[in-house]
Order: sequence, then C-alpha cells, then structure tokens
Amino acid sequence: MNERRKPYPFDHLELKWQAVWDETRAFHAPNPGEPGFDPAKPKFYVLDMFPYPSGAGLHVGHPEGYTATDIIARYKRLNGFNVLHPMGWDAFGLPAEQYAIKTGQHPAITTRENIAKFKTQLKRIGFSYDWEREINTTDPAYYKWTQWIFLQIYNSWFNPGTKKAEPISTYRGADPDSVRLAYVAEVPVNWCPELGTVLANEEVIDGKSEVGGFAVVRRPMRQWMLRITAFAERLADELEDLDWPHGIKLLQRNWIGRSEGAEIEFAVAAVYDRRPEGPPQDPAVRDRRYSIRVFTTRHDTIYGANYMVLAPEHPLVDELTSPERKEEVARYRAEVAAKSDLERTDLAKEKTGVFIGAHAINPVNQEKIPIWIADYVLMGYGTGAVMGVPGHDERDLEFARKFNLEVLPVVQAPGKTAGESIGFVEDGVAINSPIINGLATPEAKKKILGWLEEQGVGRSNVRYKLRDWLFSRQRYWGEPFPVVWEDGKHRSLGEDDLPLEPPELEDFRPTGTGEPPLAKAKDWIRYSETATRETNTMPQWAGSCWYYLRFCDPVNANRFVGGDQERYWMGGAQAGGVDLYIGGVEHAVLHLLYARFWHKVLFDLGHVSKAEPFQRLVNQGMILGEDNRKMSKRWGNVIDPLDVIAIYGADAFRCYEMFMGPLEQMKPWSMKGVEGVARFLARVWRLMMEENQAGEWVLSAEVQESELKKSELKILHATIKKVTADIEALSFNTAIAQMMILVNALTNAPVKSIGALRTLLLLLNPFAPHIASELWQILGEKFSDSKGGIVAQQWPVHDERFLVEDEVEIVLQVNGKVRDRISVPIDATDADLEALSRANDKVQAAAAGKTIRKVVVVPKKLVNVVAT
RNA sequence: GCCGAUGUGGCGAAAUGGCAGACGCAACGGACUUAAAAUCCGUUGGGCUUAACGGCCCGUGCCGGUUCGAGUCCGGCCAUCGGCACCA
Repeated sequence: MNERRKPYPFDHLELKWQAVWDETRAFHAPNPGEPGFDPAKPKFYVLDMFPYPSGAGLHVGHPEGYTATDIIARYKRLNGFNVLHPMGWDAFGLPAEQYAIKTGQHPAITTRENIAKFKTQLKRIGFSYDWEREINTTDPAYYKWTQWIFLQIYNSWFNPGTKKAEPISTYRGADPDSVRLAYVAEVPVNWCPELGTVLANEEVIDGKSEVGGFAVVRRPMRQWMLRITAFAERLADELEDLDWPHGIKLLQRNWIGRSEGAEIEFAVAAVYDRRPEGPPQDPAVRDRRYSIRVFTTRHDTIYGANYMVLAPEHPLVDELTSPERKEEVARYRAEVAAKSDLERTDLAKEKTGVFIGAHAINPVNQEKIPIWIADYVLMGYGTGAVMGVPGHDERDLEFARKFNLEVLPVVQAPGKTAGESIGFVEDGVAINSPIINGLATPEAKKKILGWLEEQGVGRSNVRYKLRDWLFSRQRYWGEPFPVVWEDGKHRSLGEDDLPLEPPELEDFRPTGTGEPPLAKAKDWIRYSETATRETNTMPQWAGSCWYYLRFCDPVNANRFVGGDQERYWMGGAQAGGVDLYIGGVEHAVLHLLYARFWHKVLFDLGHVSKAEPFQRLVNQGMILGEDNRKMSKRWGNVIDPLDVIAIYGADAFRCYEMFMGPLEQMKPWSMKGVEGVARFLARVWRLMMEENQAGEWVLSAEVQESELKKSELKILHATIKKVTADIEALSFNTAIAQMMILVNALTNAPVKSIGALRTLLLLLNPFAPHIASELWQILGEKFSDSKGGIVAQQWPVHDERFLVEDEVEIVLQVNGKVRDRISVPIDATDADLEALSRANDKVQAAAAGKTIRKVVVVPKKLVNVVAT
C-alpha cells in the first residue's frame, strides 16, 4: 500500500474524534420530555434516503448526499437548532433473498453482515448521525408497525364526498371489500417461466428479467392492490406548495398524468339485427340496451369519429361480438394475451385489430360506426374504449389507413386547408361539425360538451394515468400480510397479533408455480381449522414509506410514533415535515409518491399532523467513475470510500465530495482532485502546527494573540459571509473555494491570529469536523480558555463594517469594452466617475474621432461611455 | 415522438444583466535538496504584435434579437444526458 508519509496525522485524530463523539453522545437529539430537551430550540429535521445494505458496501456515490446533509446538520446545530439527523437500513429486498437461494444462508444473516459493513463505512466518514435512532426495516419491532399501517389502509376507504380516507366503518354500501384502500384483484403480473417466479416491474428491463435476462410474460394472478388512484388528484395538487426541484414535480405530475376531457356514451346498434336467426324470443335479451362509454380529451372532434375501438379485454366484447366474428375475435384476443408488454407497446409495429361485427351510433349524427378491438387501446386507462377519429389522432390515423377506413377532417388548423389539417392538430377551428362549425377548439369543446350533457350522453371527466399500486410479491424476504383467508374471503388480523413474523424456511426458492415461498411453511399457513394465512409478502417499498416517521420515536413499543414526538419533528408552525430531504433522482416517482400516499392516509385518519412528509427535497447528482462512466463492477471503476480515506482521510474525502461541483450535478470522480483538497487541509494543519526536532507536531510559534490587519479582517468576514450564505444555498463547492482563499491569505501572514484561526475552524467544522475539532482543542489547551469543544460553539456572524472599503476599483468601458481600471474613493459621485472617465487617456483614445452619446454609470462598479 | 436538464480553458468548475475563467487539478518555470518526494513562489483561454514594458483582436454549442452592456434575458436551431412512451 501507499507508504507515503501522511501530510498530517488524520488517521489518528479522525478515529479519536469519532470515538469522542460516540462516548459523549455528541449528536443525540433529545425528544420532547427527554433530559436535555430544550423547548426553546427550533427543530430541524434533515434526512437522507436510507440505503439498501447490499453486499458490495457503499461506493463514493452514496456519501455525496450524506455529506451534504451532515454539513447542514452540523451547521444547524451550531445555529441553535435541535437537529434530527438519523440513519437506518432499508433491508428487505431481493439481493439478500437471491443470495439465500444460492447459498442457503438465511437472508437475516446476510442482512446483518451487510449492515455491519455499511455502518463501519459511514462511521469512518464521521457523519453526525444520532445512532441511537438507528432503524432496520427487517426488525420485527419495526415491521410490526409497517404491518399496522397496512391494517389502517386495509380498514379504510376513500370517501369521494370528503376526498379523504375514512375508517371503513363509515362506509354505508353493501360490500366494504369493494372500496377498501387495500384490496385483492386478479391482475396481470410479470411472470418469468425460466426463473419460475413473478417479478416486480423494476426487475423487468426491456421485457426481460434483470437477473439472467430471461423472457417475462404477463399472466393474471391474484394480487393485493393499494388504491393510490383515489389520491391521484391530491397527490398532483398538493405538490404545488412543496419546495422540490421543478423537474421532480413535473416527473411526478406526468406519472400521475391528469387529463381533462369528457366521457361520452355511444349506444350500440341493436345487436340482434344482424343475427341470421333474427331477434331473440326472450324479451329480456331482445330489449337489452348496450352502450359503450369512451373517454376523450378531444370531444370537439366527435363528428370525425367513424369507428370505435375497444380494448381486447373489454368486458362487452363477448356480448357484442356477432356469431360469425366470434372465432376471429377469440383468436385475436388469445394472440394479444400471449404478448409480453414489450411486444404490445412496441411502437415500431403496425397497428392490429379485428372488427367484431357490431356497430355503435355516433350520438351527434346518428351514424352507425363499426366497433373494433385493437391492442393499441388499453383496458387500464380511461374506459378501455375510444372513439376513432382518424382525422386528428395519429394512432387512429395509422389504424384507419391500415384497415382502409375513411379519414374525415373536422378541425382546420390556422393557415392550412382542411386536407392539410389531417393528422394531429393542437388547436384550430371546427369544420364538418354542424353544431360547432366555425368555433375555435376550446369553445367547440365547451359547446359540444354542453350539447352532449343535454342529451344525457356525456359529461366532463378527469382521468389519470396513475394505476393502483400492485402491493404483493411472491417473495420470502418481506413483510408478511397480517391477513387470513376463510371461505374465500380475506379478513385482517388484530393489532395484538403483530408483528406477524415470517416462518423459518430452509428453502427460499420460488415454487415454480407462482405460489409464494411462504406456502411451503404448512404449519405457519394454518391459522385455524378453517382459515389460512396470506402467503404473499409486501414489496420492498413498504418499509421506506414511513421510516422518516419512525426516526422521530424509534423505540416506541406502543405506537408507530408517539404523538408528541411526531408533532414536534413533523409538525410545527412552519411548513413542517422533514425540513430537508436529500437523495437520488431514481426515487422521483416511486418511493416519493408511495410515501406521500401513505402519509396522506395516515393524515386523514388523524395519525400525523401534516398532509405532506417532505417539505424540501434536493436530488444529488450521480458520481461517475474517473472514466466518465457510471460506476459499476462491469467497468471496474467503482471506488470504495474506505480506500480513499486510507490515503487521504475522511475530512479530505468529505471535502472533495463537496468540492467536485454543484451538489445536484452529475460529475466524474478524480483521485487527483481528492489530493488537491487533502493539500488544502494539510495547509490548514500547517497554519497552526509545525514539526519539532523529534518529528512531533506542535503548535506553531506564529500562532499568537494579535490584532488583524484591515485586509485580513476583510477577507475573514467576507469568508464568514460567503460560507454561511453558500451553506444555506447548498452551494458547498464555492464555500470550500472561499475557505481556500482565506487559508491562502493566512498562510502568507507572518503571525497567525488566534481569533482568525478559531473562526476558520468553526467555518470548516461542518465540512472537515475531525481536523477542526482537533485544532480547536489544541488551541484551547494552549490558550487555556473555557470555551469547550467545537461542537458546543456558536456559528460565527460576519460584521458588514469590515467589508466596506475606502476605495473601489472602477471599470472604464467604451461601448461595452473594458479600456481601463481606476481606483476611486468609495464615496465618489456618479458625476465624479463620469468626469474621471471622460478625462481618462485610454477612454479618450478609444473614443477618438467619435461623439460621446451617453455615459452609463453603475455606482461602485463601472462607467460605460457610449460613443459613435 | 413528448417532457425535462445540461452545453464556459487540457480537466472539475466560478461568475445579483456590469472586469469571463474565482477555487482546484494537470502542465511548465523557479526556490529548497547531494537527489527525489513533500513544501513554498511564479506562469498558464486562443491569436496577432513588440527588443522589451506593453498594445490590439477573438473567445461561454450554433444563428438571430433585446440592451449602453448578454455566459446570464427572449426567439429559433444543434448536441449530450435523463424520464415517459399507443394514456385516447
């Protein structure tokens, strides 16, 4: 290994301070009612996205966000906040289970080992977590409450009147099971025949399994679903007031996918008319009226609707298909069912579909239009049926061309002929549409909708792309559902039955039939003579949906979080919730949407005090390898923080992570860059320390009580100001640059003022806490004061008086180009500046032969002479 | 295809509409050293010009606009990255 002498003894002092912090519980945040709790202090909750403890350990990407939050946490503490800064483990999940399948080692053991490794790494970086609040989603004392929250969801329904989740007991309908927020449905899942198991969507990449690359097909199975769609409107609307990156809000909004439009009923032309045997004799069948509802955002184009398409799975298909088309329809539906999602959504492929032998009536003109089924219409969105308007919808146009259906323009784009307006038209004027001819699109929509409403065949309607959340997995390593089945019906266990622990299994392998591995535990499954346990488990997202709440009160055995604790950390007069949440963009929609959903349910039921959990969100950018590629085993460019720390120390590691560039930006790693930052810290060290004859570091003789020169005072206070503002703005790279400027300036001074050094150490402390603590202590011992450790200090405040200057440099421009720079007294008037500028040699030279038209004076900055 | 982000030296980057390139890396030169490492000091966007001090021009992806003045604001392109993708 690297035998090079260390530029300062970081290894010794870093381990020393980490031990001190542990022993003194330096970063423990007291809860209301605990000793040491000061109600006068404002709270600050700064949260990291807790990691999945994989076997590979942390790489340098993880600690980027963690370092940022740690700087904020340390900074806020010195500013008098009671800071909640916790860490834990999102430890249920596939890799541990896959490892168990391969080796037979129980996932709990793998998980324990991985957590130990992660924790060692995090501690070596010197993060100021309150480790007394550490949580682990696989701990029964934790997932007891994950299961408890599931029961709250299970025992609730969404009241459309109040737009709130309410206890199921308030539901007045006949079948509560049909409205619960957790329900069972037969839905298509990703089935991988090769692996013999079901996969989550995240585990399927381009229609193949992430593990092994085997084909994945859709197959209907009984699944637990959470009714997140009921909250679509609130999840979209309530994003508004959150202090999140604009892009992330947009991503969530798009994911939720709100569309405003109309639902329109198309009557079905008498089905029996076309049957060879004539009208059925049974009056119940003969008189049956069918109608098909479509959803459209372009109701203004309804005159152009000359066919209709149902999703192949549409429930009316069986009843409407004419006998002579039955065979073909059945064949088409079978074909579609066999397709994977990939095949079905492959845009390059041609449109397919079959006519089902029935017709619908267009309500605006009473025309009989053919009904088709085609897989470009999805059962899961809208009503599963569309009116085909080939004139103004690209997909319909493609379909119409394939099957030679008529294409009729009904909207004319501005500046184009009717014929040219075929295709997708954003806005235009209605044509060939008697009721709305000549109206601009928005008015046409309004008028036709009014007309349809009058006829009783249409109403305005809002639809969302968001689907209900498929909440069950056929896995071992997850939270079991607190549910039992009896006589084909499910019912929940009581709170007293929690935690419901999974059975001990020797064999974690999938059964091959799609039945979950828990089904192998025959004794465990048997709940009573007549009832059996649910064998699915919850997905990995479950534990992370509420962990930020558990951090507020991590060991409470009686409640998922205590009321006082929740109100203190998550409530408050301000916006409330987590004050700062930093993590990767990869969670922009899933985790962040799921957690918001659970939080809203808990809020509606009165268990938490605010409707939103994360007030401010920041995404750190990905750290690439030195080769500018994503870090991965495949490229061999993964960097272990511990390897960096062994050479340069934790402080250098932390500072480099922040100095690389803006937090939110993607940027490549550079070992040379770490070295540069390490040199900076070594300079800080040598500002105060020198080696004696024996090779020991001792306080430098240059460190003395002394008055600062004016120029030194200025740079010191400019640094306090900039570092403070930059930390507030999470602009850590420029904060470090400013401290480098200060250190360079101090290095050149013959005498090092203790006051200036102390201030520097306070500013540096959030970034490089070990070296700052050590040097602070050394100064304290030498100049025996009673200030205490650096963690007990106040953040410095700059004094604007030291920043004002007697003289300022003024830039002289002619026509916007710099011609000279002059130094003038700070109180020079605009007239003075103009006169000086006009008299300046270089200005005159540049303006020679021209007439001065105008002189722009920017006080204390520049003068621009406009000459032509 | 749609949505979003980003384009500045050899590299990471900095710049409330007002001196483009702070700070750092790399490179080069010097000091120290028997020597090297470490450290310290200096130079470093490009071009032209001058014996030299210096002087001049160009330069923030491309084209245009607004402005006394644009990396920054507006319009239109191009490229890279990310997300969504038959959502009616």
